[in-house]
Amino acid sequence: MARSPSCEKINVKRGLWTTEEDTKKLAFGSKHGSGLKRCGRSCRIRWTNYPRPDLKDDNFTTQEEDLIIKLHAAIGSRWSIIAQQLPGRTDTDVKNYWNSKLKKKLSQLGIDPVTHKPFSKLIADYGNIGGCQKPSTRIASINKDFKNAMMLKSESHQTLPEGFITNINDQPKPPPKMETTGNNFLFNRTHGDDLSMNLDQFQAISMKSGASNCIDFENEIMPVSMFGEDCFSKTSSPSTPSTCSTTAFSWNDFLLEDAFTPLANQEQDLVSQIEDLTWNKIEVKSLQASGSDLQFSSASDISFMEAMLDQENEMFLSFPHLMEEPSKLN
DNA sequence: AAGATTCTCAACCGCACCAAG
DNA sequence: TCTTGGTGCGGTTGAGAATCT
Repeated sequence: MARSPSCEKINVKRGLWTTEEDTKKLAFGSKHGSGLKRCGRSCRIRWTNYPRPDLKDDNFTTQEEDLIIKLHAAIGSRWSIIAQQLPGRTDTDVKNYWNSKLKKKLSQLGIDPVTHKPFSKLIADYGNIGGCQKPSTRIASINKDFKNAMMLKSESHQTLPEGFITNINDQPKPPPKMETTGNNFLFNRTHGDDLSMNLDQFQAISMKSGASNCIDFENEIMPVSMFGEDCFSKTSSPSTPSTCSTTAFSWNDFLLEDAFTPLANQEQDLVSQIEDLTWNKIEVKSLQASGSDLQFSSASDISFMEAMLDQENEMFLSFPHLMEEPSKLN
């Protein structure tokens, strides 16, 4: 795939734009970047963002914070889409604010900013996925954040939330009624307080973002279309669609009870590579299963064993030396 | 006061996608 | 169908400012 020419490494200036530079840019336009010691892309980005009198210059409000968190929980780090829901904010603004403030804020509350779940729940979940664990770095990271959160808790005497929190400015909330993970569309619902958007908005954003149009209902992933409008209204009490339990793909079906057994270092490295392949393949399968054009029936329709066999074949193609005797690996 | 650390902003990188030739 | 150039986007990184010790 063709790539745009990289920025000039020589004489490219970083740092804030000066009034003089902006004047030059405005005078010459993006076509005539010469005279400015700036990368071409830099000029373009600056050109598209300046002047923007509609852009806000003040701090993010608590309402904006809440919306960012909710949308991030729903569609992930699709900053441009999130920024569209926040008048006067650019995707860069939102991204920076998330990385510098909100991630820390959530971590301090004991919430994993990636999955929007409590660290304690994540650790418990990882412990249950015996053969399908992500590389240990992720677990270590969660453990570390969890410990930090506990330290902060003991220092400040704060109460860690019991369940998923969508509004970090609110008091701790009861356990979740809806939540999802990974690339599926996340949607959380707590008693009497959920995303401040209706079904149309929810679906519009999900389709626009490319996220699969699914909801995880207490670990049961299902299409949004299965839910009625009352599931999305702000004031309604939590509702449990009667069809939920009959047509769901559940990760619980794939959870193992075996404890993970540590291996020697070299074996562990190999296992890590295999696990990476395994995990990636399972994620692909999950995405395929949660695609909006794919009919859901039951977990049995998605053969986990088939997926495992497929990936095993792929793994041996990628790592032919695994077919050799174990002694040769040393 | 000065050095170290943290925070904030936005430029940059790399990738994917698309349209035109 | 392939190549090329342009654009959009998310993640990373660096520079300067602010704060801390």
